[in-house]
Amino acid sequence: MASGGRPRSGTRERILEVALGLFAQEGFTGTTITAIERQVGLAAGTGSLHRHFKSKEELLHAAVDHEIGRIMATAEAERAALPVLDDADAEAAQAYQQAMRDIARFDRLFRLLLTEGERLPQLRATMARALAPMRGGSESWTEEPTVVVAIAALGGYHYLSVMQGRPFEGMAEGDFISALVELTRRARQPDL
Amino acid sequence: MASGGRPRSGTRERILEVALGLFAQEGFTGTTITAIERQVGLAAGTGSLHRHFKSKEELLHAAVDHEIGRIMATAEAERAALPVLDDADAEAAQAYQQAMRDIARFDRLFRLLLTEGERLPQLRATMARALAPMRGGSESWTEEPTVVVAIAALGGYHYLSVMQGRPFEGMAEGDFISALVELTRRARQPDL
DNA sequence: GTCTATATATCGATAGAC
DNA sequence: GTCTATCGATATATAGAC
Repeated sequence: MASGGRPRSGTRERILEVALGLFAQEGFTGTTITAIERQVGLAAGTGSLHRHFKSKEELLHAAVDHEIGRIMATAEAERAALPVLDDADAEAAQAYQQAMRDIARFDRLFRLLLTEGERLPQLRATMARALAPMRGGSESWTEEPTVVVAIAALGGYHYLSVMQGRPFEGMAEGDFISALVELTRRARQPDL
Repeated sequence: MASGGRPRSGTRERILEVALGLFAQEGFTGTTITAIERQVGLAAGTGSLHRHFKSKEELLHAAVDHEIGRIMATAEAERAALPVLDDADAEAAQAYQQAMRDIARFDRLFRLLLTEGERLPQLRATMARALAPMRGGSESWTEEPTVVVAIAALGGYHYLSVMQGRPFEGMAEGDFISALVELTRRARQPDL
């Protein structure tokens, strides 16, 4: 599905990467094709970009698809490389760290979703599907409400840190995860 | 500071309210003055709005200031009206609900911050100051890491719900708060 | 305080030379 | 595959009539 015989240049992928960054930061309307061309290295103000994408709208969807593919690939690879730990707390801390990385990876898409949600109706569902592996195997929250709360805490730490422009309440990520491990210990070991 | 003798009409305030809603939803650049005029009830496409604000940029800052004032006022009033409960769990649930309302109230400003952060350098600090009362009286997270985790969880529930377009993981807000109360019970009662 | 008309700038997109 | 030139649409903002 990737290369069906299109001439090589790399420009197309650079456009996709630059465009998503600008779309997430400045919004769709706030991003000018001129700015994308300039940052990619093409002559600014000319229609050079239109040789690769028919319209700005088509570029948006292509950039989103590209980002989703990039996220899924790296997340999957990272997850496969995780060691198996025998200590329960260490295992939980590792899982929380991995979930935090997953959430951070969705940052640009989440920003896009906030302002361009109507323009990207499928993005919501796709993101939910991609985030599913973060949960264990439970199908409903009623099985493990603690897992839901823990993921929410990690997401909140991330977004509130963005909001404050520094680690949330000055609490380093490692300290936050440690506190979360501590707080969920009993719920993770229902027998104690 | 409010009215220094400006002629009454109410139009100015309606503009501020409409503008902030559009800025948060469509972004600053994505919002046209024409759209604001139309939604306010002025003739669209004319410069009628410029009788109230010199420029779009000035309108943005005025709308943000107006929203902050509105949030602080309602939050303060709500907080003062809270009953004093003797049950510890009920007290915690009430505090969590109030914090959730505060977070939701900041939704529009948070969205603006994500896309227009550079344009609004003071907004970050102002929001942090306004959110301070959410915490109890503790000055550093080291005193009560559980409080920080709880607030993060509430924030995460809110933003992840926005992201999924429905209650996060299908878990109703009441159920989420109950789970959080349950999870933080021991930490809130260090003596047990 | 609102509307008409308009100035000025910029954006998205197309056609064609190289 | 990139650049030049340009069209058409739209945006912010101003000046003046009512």
